[in-house]
Amino acid sequence: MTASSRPAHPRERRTAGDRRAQLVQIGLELLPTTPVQELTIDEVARRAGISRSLLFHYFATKREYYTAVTRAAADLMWEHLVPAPGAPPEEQVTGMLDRYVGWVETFRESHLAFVRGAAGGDPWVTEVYDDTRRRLVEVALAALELPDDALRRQLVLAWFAFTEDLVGHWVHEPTTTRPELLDLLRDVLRGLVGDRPALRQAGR
Amino acid sequence: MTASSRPAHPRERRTAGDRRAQLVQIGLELLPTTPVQELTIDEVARRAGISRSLLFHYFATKREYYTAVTRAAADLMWEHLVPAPGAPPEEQVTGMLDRYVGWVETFRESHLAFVRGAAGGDPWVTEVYDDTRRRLVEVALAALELPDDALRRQLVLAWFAFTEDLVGHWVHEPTTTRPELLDLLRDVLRGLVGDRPALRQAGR
DNA sequence: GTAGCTTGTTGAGCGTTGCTCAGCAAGCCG
DNA sequence: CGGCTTGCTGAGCAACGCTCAACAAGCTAC
Repeated sequence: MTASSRPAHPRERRTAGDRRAQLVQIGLELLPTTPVQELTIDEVARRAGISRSLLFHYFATKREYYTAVTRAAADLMWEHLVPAPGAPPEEQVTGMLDRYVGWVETFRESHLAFVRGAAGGDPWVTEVYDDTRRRLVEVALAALELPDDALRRQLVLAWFAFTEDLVGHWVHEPTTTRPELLDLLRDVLRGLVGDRPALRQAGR
Repeated sequence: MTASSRPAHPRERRTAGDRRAQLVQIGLELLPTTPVQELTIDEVARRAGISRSLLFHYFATKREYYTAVTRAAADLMWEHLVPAPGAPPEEQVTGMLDRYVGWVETFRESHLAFVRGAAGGDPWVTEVYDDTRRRLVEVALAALELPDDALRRQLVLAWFAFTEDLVGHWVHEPTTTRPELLDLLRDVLRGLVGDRPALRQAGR
């Protein structure tokens, strides 16, 4: 055991919780530049200053790791969007919409990358994001004081896909003012779940 | 060169065109069960009865291969959807919509897998599908006899995202009749690009 | 202090997969 | 027959996900 046999970087020992949090945090930082599933264990371990093996000690498989990262990203967005429970219903929806556009404006590519990655092949990642969307739709329907039957849920989910796509394009090429965009989104939602004849017919 | 040294399967020699087509075809057959990017060279080569090396002779990289497969899938859908040029404008749009829903009904999971894979991380795959969507929007705007300014293109693209999401859910849980679904989709499109105040304001 | 336990941590190594390269072999022309 | 093109292969490398046996840092018990 000579001095030269010791590792150059003295190993930093952390509690399990700290280490896990650090690894997830590194994943979050890498998200904007790399699709979740393409994160390499090597890269993450290198950034954390640990060996590959240790990462597998905390996350049994690579999938388990990047699912955790995805969940963390989804939770960040959720906490940013979800309205204060006390606010008036009208304001809850417009507030969520406003904050959503703000979120996309702030993160731009990284948000798009996140949504894309979430939509991509992997079912585990997809599920995490779908779950977040479902919860957002629930909140929206509750705020609108509408019953959430199957049809309305489908419509609001589809409206959310519409919103994601439109806002995603809008931040790169603003074809209208921000308030007009918000009005348009809200109007479309209103038209869909509010006073649409097809909906009343189908509410059998 | 004894007889035993010769390959068990006498190698089948094809023209470059044939071989390429065969490999793409195998990719198409695997698409429903596997996200494009997760196709393995081994698997494809095995099914084609050739060596891995040969696949790299036709497609320099794996990405080049699955991009070709994606392009082929997108072309199939495009050819199924694109309306006859002679048809009356109104019918062109409703026909496309009808055929789109039919397409999703027919392929269900495999179509969803395709869209998902296309939306997923890989920019090359994304681009192929985005390109198809853009062309569909162009055709739709032309059929509606509307100018295709930037705003309208964004709106129709977003409407297409709406449609994909709604139809995707609808085939799994039909919350309304097929004609009602078609009417709803067409009405939403009309409402978006036709007589919307926000649009007239923004048509500066 | 030291024996022993827990647990954070590592290095060596295995299997798969994307990719390279030198060269074989089948047809064709001179 | 020699030489050319070109479809095709096998050996092998590097990267990556993942396993496993073992080390070592800190704690408690005596």
